[in-house]
Amino acid sequence: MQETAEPLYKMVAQKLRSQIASGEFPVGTLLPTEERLCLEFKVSRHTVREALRMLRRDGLVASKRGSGTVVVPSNGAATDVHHMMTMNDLSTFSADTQFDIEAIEMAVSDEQLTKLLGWSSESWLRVSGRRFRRQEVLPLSWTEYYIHRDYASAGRLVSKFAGPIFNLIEELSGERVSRVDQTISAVTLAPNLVGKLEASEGCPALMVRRTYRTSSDKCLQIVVNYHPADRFQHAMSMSSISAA
Amino acid sequence: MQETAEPLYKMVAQKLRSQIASGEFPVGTLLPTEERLCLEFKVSRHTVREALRMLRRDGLVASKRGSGTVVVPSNGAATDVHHMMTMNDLSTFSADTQFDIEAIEMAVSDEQLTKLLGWSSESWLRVSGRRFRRQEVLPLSWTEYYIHRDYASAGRLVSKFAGPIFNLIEELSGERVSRVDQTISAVTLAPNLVGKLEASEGCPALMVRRTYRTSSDKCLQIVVNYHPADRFQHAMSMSSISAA
DNA sequence: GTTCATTTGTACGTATGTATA
DNA sequence: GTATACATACGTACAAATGAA
Repeated sequence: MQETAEPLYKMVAQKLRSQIASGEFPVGTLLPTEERLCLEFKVSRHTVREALRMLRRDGLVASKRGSGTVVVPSNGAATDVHHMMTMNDLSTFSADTQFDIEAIEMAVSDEQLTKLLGWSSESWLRVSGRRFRRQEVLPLSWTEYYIHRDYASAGRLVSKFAGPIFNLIEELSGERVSRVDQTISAVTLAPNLVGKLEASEGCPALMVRRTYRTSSDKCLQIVVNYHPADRFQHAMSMSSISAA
Repeated sequence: MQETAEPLYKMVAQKLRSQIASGEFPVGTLLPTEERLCLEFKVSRHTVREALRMLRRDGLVASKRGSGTVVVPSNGAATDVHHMMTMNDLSTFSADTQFDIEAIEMAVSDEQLTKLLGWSSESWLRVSGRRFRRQEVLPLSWTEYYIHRDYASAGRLVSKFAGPIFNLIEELSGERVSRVDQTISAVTLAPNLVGKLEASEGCPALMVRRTYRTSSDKCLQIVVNYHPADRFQHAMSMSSISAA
């Protein structure tokens, strides 16, 4: 059950990501060839290609046979792409990031809160803080968890738990989350978050709100994320599954 | 310029696809193991895995270390998870709204366009305009369709067609869209759009970009939407209908 | 226009790690 | 604990597209 090291190809991908972000590989230029990367990272070509595959999926680079792999201009310079298709992806996302708690408190249900949560309820345990992608300096988001009072005990364990909090709640309560509803909207980053996120004033941001419900429609948890625009982008795929 | 034979792994993927469709591998059952598939198709494991990777990306199967590769339900109940959104949802969106064309023109692939589309390609037919929710005054979005030159004829018919344009392209070309990739990011509304959308200056906006691909990965169309923050929000649900 | 070196794509083989049953 | 099955990772070779000589 121990934390094993990340796979090699992910480490290579992460290194390349940061090199691209830092401008070491400027937009429009070619990455080193695969063979060159093999030498630099001392890994096989298979591993390099697996890493490049990730970068391609995230829209950071584009490869072309015969010519090379070019660093693609990302719209809005979003360096982090959140691929979301299934609830499992929520877990992998949590696993890839780190949550630094800034406050844990009971939130009384005032007007503003009701408006935010779209949910008129007694009281919630609010766990708020910043989420970081591993080894990156700038926070990915300001995140507020609102945990239903019946499961507030889970909130106290958050810091000791890797993975999504709703899994923790499931384990403690025995209830299962059967539906997650998500809304995404654009907002101007609130002034009090500008500093915490090291963003610029008036910066646009993605607000992602998710509610977690049991099959009996009880709302266990609501999560609100504020992502500065240049650091995050939400991606998903839809397929029409006809084999014909 | 002749059509060369498709790569082995794509042929394997196609074969598996049709076997799944025909019910030879019913939903919920396990596919043969990778080793078994190697023997049956007489290819290396590398090739089998590449094929399975395609099927996974298309949402046809899900693999799990130690247990196997299961055929996932295309639509309804899932043993684990399922897609929260189907491509039909895109249609209902189009049906509920109205598109006022402002310009139709060929767009040469300059730097800015490449940046926007993340896709370096010859030339696209751009159909741009405003989208309104029925009987509402303020536009819902500024929308730009980029239609691959091979299907540019569809663009001329846009005004006469109700429903999503990719359906029109499908009808005219006979090709089927099998995958739609969507990214959502926050931006500041571009100055030249402020007026068109009757929005306020510096207004945050949701940028929603979708690419439409055939099963052979050809990109038919790219759509970019700019939604002023206060007029649009993206919503979706995920449900896990797992027994136990 | 042709040739040629470069670079990614495809495909093979093999071995070991790790989660699952 | 053992066997199974996918994940990761090493190696090699050739094909196909590109771009420059």
